[in-house]
Amino acid sequence: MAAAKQARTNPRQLANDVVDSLDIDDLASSVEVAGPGFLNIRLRDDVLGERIANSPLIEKDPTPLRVVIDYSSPNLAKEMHVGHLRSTVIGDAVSRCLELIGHTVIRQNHIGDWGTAFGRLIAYLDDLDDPSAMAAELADIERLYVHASQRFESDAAFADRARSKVIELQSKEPRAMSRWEHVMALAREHMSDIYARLDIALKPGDIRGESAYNDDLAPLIEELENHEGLVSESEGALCIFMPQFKTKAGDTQPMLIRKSDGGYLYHTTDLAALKYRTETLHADRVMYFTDARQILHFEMLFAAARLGKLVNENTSLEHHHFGKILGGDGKPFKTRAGDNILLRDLIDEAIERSTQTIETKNPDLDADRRADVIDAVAIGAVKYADLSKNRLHDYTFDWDEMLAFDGNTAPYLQYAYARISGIFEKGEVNPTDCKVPPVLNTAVEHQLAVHLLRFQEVIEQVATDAKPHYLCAYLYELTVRFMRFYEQCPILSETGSTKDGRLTLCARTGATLKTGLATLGIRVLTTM
RNA sequence: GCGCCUGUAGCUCAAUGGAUAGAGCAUUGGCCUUCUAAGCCAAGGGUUGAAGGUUCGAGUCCUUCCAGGCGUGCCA
Repeated sequence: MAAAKQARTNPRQLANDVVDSLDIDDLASSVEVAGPGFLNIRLRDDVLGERIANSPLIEKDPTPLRVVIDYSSPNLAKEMHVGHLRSTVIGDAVSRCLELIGHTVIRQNHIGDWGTAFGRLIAYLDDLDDPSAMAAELADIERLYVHASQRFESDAAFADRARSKVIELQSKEPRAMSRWEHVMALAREHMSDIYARLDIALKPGDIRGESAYNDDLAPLIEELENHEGLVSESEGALCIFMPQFKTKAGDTQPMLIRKSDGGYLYHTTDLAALKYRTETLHADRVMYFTDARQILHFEMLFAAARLGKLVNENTSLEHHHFGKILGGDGKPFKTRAGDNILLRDLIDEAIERSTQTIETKNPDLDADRRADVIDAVAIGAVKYADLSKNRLHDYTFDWDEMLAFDGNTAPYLQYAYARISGIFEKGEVNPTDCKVPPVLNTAVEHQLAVHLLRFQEVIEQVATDAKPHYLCAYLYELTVRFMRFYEQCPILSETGSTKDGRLTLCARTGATLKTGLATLGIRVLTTM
């Protein structure tokens, strides 16, 4: 119908012409025109069956790209909280998806490890004479942050010392740097622990924080100033004015790259990072996962980077933003006191709730498998709840919903996988040995087979649009179709090619579920 | 003020300009001597915030309005 629009002809007539000239008897058992001009092609069962048995799950992209993915990137002056969850989980899933189809993914954890907040932490530690008091503060970075912030608000002399610590850091004063290293080691340890618990693929080697670009900022400003008319001074600050960004009065809105006091801003650091990603990492595509409040920042960043020739013309610069996580009241998800919910507390609660559910639903579970099941269900539920929604919208965080075993949830998909595993265990069959094409003589088998073969296109769609919920919707629909098949079609009690073919369907479904969930960063279970 | 985003079933969410706007939860009613009932099947539930417009075709694109959120020069 899109073709008909281009050709300005009647879509139904064009569809009829296509059917008449089509010769695909070797693939399709019937082709017919429906509605305003749809082509309904029914694939031959023998063709479907052959592909289920023998085609690869995923074919790699013939033109692999170097993709830099900037995600998670927490500010480490304080502990990771629920505000970091979406970037971390969504960026991780998209990274795995791009790797799955053969792209070279370079993860960049652009952590906040520099700036005013660290001046406060260091000044606070300096004020503590007692080594044991200092050790106690360092054992809990969140507490250190809260204490330092409170002091900063209430004590003007302290605030001045905190500001001077920032200057000391910038000039690499050894004592301040040593304290900073100390705090960062602690913060990185905390971050790694959260990633491990959430099963996030980010590793220490992926960290390249704001501080990594410190020495690049002054030369970068010089480089930009060499572009005629790009950089100008206004009210003591260095700015880039771009006519497409207007203020209320119709003036051009500036992008500040150096403050009037000589300090740099996140615009500057991000420009330096883009230069690094182009020149050193040789990125074909740069993807950012941050919340929607930064839309304007990235529009300016990309426009300025192009004007300043910091990136290649054909480098794709993409800001993939997302909405907020809301509590049940429609307001941002916070504690009752109004504080950010820490990720370690969120994970603890997920484990607690998962434990309760598993104990009720399956009290007979083997003790040695129990902890593993509880963990996979808890973490899978939290991640899937986020990934299964269109990231552009806000979403409501609901424990009961995400941990339910029915509906579009991780536990439902994990349960399907456990059922499949049960078949192979009971039948004493190795799924990788299943090569007999299924016959597909029932409607549910045909529908399962058709859906199985769409995995590739869904993965490609996620890689293009950076929207993991397409994959979730696909896997959920796959599971629904499998469950129908499972209810209606006996497997192990059958014999011959019917049994073997149905085992092939189970094997392919299991492999698709396992790979699909792994792409989302979620584990499958052989027993639940 | 200006800019961006959002508004779909009682609730939580889908719908990539296409067919009768779909799922789950909740509600009601079925299905376990048979591979995990943590499951499956069925029923009811809609003026897609409002009004115009473009199109063979609009939840989707355009205009205006309503409601909410976010951003809008020295934080990130």
